[in-house]
Amino acid sequence: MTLAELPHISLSLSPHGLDLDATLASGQAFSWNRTTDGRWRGWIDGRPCLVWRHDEALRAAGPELTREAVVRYFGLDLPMRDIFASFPTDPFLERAREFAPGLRVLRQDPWETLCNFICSALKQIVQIAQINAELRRALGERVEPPLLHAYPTASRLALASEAQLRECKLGFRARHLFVAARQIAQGEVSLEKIGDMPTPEAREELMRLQGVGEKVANCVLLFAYGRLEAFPIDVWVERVLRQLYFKGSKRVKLARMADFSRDHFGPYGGYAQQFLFHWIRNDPRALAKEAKFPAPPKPGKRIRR
DNA sequence: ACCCAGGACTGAT
DNA sequence: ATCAGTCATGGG
Repeated sequence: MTLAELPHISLSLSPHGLDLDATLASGQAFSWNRTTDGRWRGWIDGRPCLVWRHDEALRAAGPELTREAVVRYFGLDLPMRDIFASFPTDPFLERAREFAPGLRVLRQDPWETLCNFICSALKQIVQIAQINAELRRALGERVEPPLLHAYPTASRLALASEAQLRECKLGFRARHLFVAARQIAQGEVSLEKIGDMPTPEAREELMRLQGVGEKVANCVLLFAYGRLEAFPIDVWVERVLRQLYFKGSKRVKLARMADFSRDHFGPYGGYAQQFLFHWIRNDPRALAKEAKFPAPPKPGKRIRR
């Protein structure tokens, strides 16, 4: 029995669509693989599944996979029209959206997302995916029938040795992941409770975990908890902000860029961030010197509160 | 050989 | 509060 032989779920997509290739390979999820026939093999809420586009619908197949889980994972319940309407007039963001209109922000499992981004420090996206696969293979529970490895639980990682984690190509991140797993396994931090907290408190709570700073916390808030206001600033987004939005200004602090991003991009800023991130990494013309943009937005003065 | 990667932590100011 | 040094590993 293969995933493709299971009965599939079919969901009609809004006119805004869904670009699986852009979405599943845009550095927010790390356990999806593109099959030779253009479908995607991966996991939704800890269950293996296969997803693909069929005309104007999204199809998904997997044991115990529900419509609700797929809708929630891909954010098909989100008011995309309102989200896009909330964006500022911004030639860079408009260009980024034109580059991949169907790019979407996912709502993934908090634990795996937390681990992925603890492992993301100074790693390229392909390497984060490699680490994810290594951890599954070495420590993950086998799932039948597709004969795959689930992502290891917190208690399983806490039970492993740090040396075992290092064998998964984690490098200096092995200690971070090991300690964080123990913190979760022992209930020092509850990923369930974080889901009920206001975003600022949730961020503080996540940052109590080893290996979780502001950036990783924002990634988990955005890509797992659906906090669309969370605005992760990694080296790529920092590059966009410096070269396009703070053009000409030298020595701009990270904190000021974070303040600007919150004020400029608004309550769904994290969504804007993902468009910018994907654009800047994949469109060679994005940061080209000859690229011309009309009326670039100005950062303006720092807003005090 | 050299630089970079979806950074966080530590210790010195 | 801010800032440089340091932390493994693989790809280009």
